[in-house]
Amino acid sequence: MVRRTKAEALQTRAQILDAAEQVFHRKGVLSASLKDIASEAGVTRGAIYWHFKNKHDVFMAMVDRSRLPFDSLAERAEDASEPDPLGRLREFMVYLLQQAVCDPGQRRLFEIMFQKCEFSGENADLLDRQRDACRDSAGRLTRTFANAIARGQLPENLDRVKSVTWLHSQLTGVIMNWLLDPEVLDLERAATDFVDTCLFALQHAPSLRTSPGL
Amino acid sequence: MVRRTKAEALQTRAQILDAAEQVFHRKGVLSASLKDIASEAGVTRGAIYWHFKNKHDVFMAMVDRSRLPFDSLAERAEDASEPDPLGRLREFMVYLLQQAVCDPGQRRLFEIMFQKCEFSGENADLLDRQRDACRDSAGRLTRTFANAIARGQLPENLDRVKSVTWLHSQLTGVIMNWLLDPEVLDLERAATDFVDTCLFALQHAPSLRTSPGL
DNA sequence: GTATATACATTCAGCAATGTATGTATAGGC
DNA sequence: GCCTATACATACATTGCTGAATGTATATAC
Repeated sequence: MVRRTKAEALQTRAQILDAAEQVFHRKGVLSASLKDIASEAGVTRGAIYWHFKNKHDVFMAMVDRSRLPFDSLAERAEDASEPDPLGRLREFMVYLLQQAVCDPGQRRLFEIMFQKCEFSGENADLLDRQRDACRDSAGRLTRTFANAIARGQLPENLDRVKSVTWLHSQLTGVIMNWLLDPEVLDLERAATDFVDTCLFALQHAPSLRTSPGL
Repeated sequence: MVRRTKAEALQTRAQILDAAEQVFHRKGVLSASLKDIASEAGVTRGAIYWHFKNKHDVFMAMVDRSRLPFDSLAERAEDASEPDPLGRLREFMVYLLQQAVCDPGQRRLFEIMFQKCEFSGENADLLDRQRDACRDSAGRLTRTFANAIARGQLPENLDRVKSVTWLHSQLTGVIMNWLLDPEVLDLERAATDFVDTCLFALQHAPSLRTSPGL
């Protein structure tokens, strides 16, 4: 009920973020009140206002906390010395999809961002950050593609912008669609087939080449 | 300021829905207040409460109003007597994507549903309806696929569930991704290539077949 | 050992939105 | 020409949340 040590304070902060994740997921970001989060975390609103500026600040902290373990895998794929960039890319995409299914925290995060969040008002800047993150990963994909082309794993005249956008859309689409209706398909099993279908199209579809006349 | 004729009342109702669409798009569904909508429509909250039960009722009416003109195109594609079901499907998909780009009202609708709406509390049933609509179109796609297979436009051993899900995911993913960052790609031009890439994969990718060993 | 900053809990004022109740003038049936 | 339901506008009471102010007990620096 009173002054805690620094370690305990950090734990309180983490508790608040955990509680926020639960409440945001249950009631939606805007519908959730700080009172909800406080009681879920077993503290009072005072504690939240001590650690954070307001609800938006809590939300941002929650989003920032989830810096995904994807980075390492993605980085290996875009390493120019990697002999099998397409293989790494495949690994990464399959891992991402399966993580969305198997890791409840990851899935909750996706559901919050896709279904429980209004990108307006204060949250509008979150859309900008999403866009930035999207461009980041698009950049990574572009570099990975360049390596794959250099190693003969993808055709020379692949239209980079079109292909990257297409692949990226596919990933987000699959996740979003599965979140909407998880019952119709066992995504964990289908993940590899989905990814392979995409890679197949990248390798062979004429509609993703530049100057399709060639 | 006073009693209107029935026709005028209907127009008032339409004005309210138009205003709601604008305000929802600008501020988000939950952040928008009935006061906002009323002043945008040039009426008072009293008028809104006359025509609708509450904000959720307004939102639902707005969603229902947008029964898309897609149906006719989609229906032709699933007609068993259609000699070129894949062609009709292609037409439909391209039309859908280009409509998202060119028709501002359609685009606004997509942006509201994808970015400006929290599916929680009262809106939770909207998620169910989305899921139903999703299964509807999946059913349509399945029938269209069956016709295409019967006409030799798609391989016999195509895995229906997997393919339908994959194609559907692709569509929503492309729209969602483009809405997030419209600048990176001219979707109106790229639409046909995207669709053709999908159809190519359906026709040739081994990872979408059943018993891939065959 | 004391002082002060820390880590919260508690209390309070204020607003903004909602829903309802009431007012009111006309359209349309008779 | 009257009456009543209609199509709103206006006024009001209630509610729930926020943010800040204040209270308080301890960890920790010195």
